[in-house]
Amino acid sequence: MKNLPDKTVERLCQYRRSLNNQLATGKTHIFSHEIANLLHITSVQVRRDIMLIGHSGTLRKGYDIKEMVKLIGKIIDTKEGQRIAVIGMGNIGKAFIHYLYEKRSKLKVVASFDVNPDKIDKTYADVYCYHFGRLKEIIQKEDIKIGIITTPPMVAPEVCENLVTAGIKGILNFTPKPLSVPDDVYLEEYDMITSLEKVAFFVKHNE
Amino acid sequence: MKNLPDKTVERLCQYRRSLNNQLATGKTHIFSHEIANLLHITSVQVRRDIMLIGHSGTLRKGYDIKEMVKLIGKIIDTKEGQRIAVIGMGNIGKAFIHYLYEKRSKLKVVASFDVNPDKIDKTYADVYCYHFGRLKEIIQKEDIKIGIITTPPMVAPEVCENLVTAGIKGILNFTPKPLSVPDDVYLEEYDMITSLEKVAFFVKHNE
DNA sequence: TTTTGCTTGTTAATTAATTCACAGCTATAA
DNA sequence: TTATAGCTGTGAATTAATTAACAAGCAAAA
Ligand SMILES: NC(=O)c1ccc[n+]([C@@H]2O[C@H](COP(=O)([O-])OP(=O)(O)OC[C@H]3O[C@@H](n4cnc5c(N)ncnc54)[C@H](O)[C@@H]3O)[C@@H](O)[C@H]2O)c1
Ligand SMILES: NC(=O)c1ccc[n+]([C@@H]2O[C@H](COP(=O)([O-])OP(=O)(O)OC[C@H]3O[C@@H](n4cnc5c(N)ncnc54)[C@H](O)[C@@H]3O)[C@@H](O)[C@H]2O)c1
Repeated sequence: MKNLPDKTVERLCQYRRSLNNQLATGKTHIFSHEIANLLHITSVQVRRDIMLIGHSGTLRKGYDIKEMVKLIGKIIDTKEGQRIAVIGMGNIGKAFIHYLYEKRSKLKVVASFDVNPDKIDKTYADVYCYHFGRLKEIIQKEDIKIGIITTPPMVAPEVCENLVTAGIKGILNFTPKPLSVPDDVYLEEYDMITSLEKVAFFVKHNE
Repeated sequence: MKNLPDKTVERLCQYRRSLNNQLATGKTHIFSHEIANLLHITSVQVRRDIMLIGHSGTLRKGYDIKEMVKLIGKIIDTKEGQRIAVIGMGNIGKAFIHYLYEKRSKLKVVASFDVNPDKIDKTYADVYCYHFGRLKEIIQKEDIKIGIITTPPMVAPEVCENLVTAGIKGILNFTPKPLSVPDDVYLEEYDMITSLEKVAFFVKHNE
């Protein structure tokens, strides 16, 4: 299960969310083409992904939604849940903490960091904000493995380096500054402005 | 130039940002492998993308940074700049407006919408917030072609439909709810939680 | 029971994206 | 002037991702 393609992992996360929505409506089974319609992809793609994770549906009944959610959880979540830190308690940092707090997923933000005295030593959605200087200490004490960078772009490289030194194994970078990490750290760059520019490009060229 | 691959467009946006950073340091020319290092891709990829947009570098001197920025601008931006609306003035909506305001890019948010009386008729970073009921009227009056949805997920489909009816041609969706649009509307789904779950997956499987 | 129609699971084919490999040019050093 | 090394630009090859095509199975209708 280690070598699922990146793209498949991404879709599995989306399947799970959609499946949870479906569960809430009382459905118990779902066909591949229904999942496909929800996500605007093809049903073959869905079946292939499901094949890759070694799941089977029932012929003419489709897939058991609860089972699939459980299985995807087994693939993506860890048993104990993963512990996360947010660095930079600005707009996006706060938005994220509140969002995850409400969702009560397996992903738990357990610490946040900032340099602004107005933010430090306060609590946001049950998450305590420490001074950035205590990053390493807290990350190791709290056994945090994932960091979300939502600082101003300029300091992102420094923050990143500190995270790596502290033993973080996965980083989600919201700043537009591309970062560098060693091979054993997974880095995902998430650039909102590029997304918007992409939309702008396609709007321009469809005129 | 219409048929650039999606991925290339995405990278062009990133090249431009990195190139602008380089300009700020006083550099005038840059090699393909330097750009590649900045973005953690290969130099062939960079050269191929540049080839696709019909640009040429100078041998042993690299690419003229200013020229490339200008050319990418020509491809991605429109002359007059594109006019954007944000729907849902919560955390993310506000963050976005402030960000674009500071950047002074060609992408201009010219209106925002909400249903909460506390938000309506106020101005955020020079952007006026209208009641959602006036969506169509304002979008047409202001000639807005791009919409950013940052409402709660539940209302996203309704918001989307309204945007399409009002004549929007590109939508950037920040809610985790997958949307449907006609063929002539470009839709980009931007799902932060999926990104985080992906990081979590790879951290789990690298242990 | 037999047929029909629908849906899964999978191999094969196709298409898209990336990388290899190298020819060609040019500034610099010998 | 004549190597030499460094970089660009690109066709060909490779790899990754998606789609087509269809066998196999089952439920419901006839
Ligand atoms: N906050 C995060 O980190 C995060 C992460 C992932 C996804 N999201 C998603 O992004 C979206 C926005 O997040 P947020 O934190 O900014 O939410 P938020 O609750 O702060 O803001 C939502 C805003 O939308 C407004 N609104 C509600 N109904 C509306 C309607 N019909 N028309 C116009 N406006 C309406 C609300 O009044 C509010 O101001 C949500 O869908 C959320 O699920 C957020
Ligand atoms: N707001 C957007 O819509 C948007 C869009 C695209 C990208 N981004 C990027 O996302 C990032 C966050 O955006 P935002 O709007 O939340 O910014 P923000 O300015 O609201 O928040 C940044 C926070 O980081 C803190 N900080 C500064 N230096 C720090 C350090 N060394 N260690 C820890 N914390 C530090 C600041 O005190 C502040 O609280 C920025 O890099 C921004 O460029 C934002």
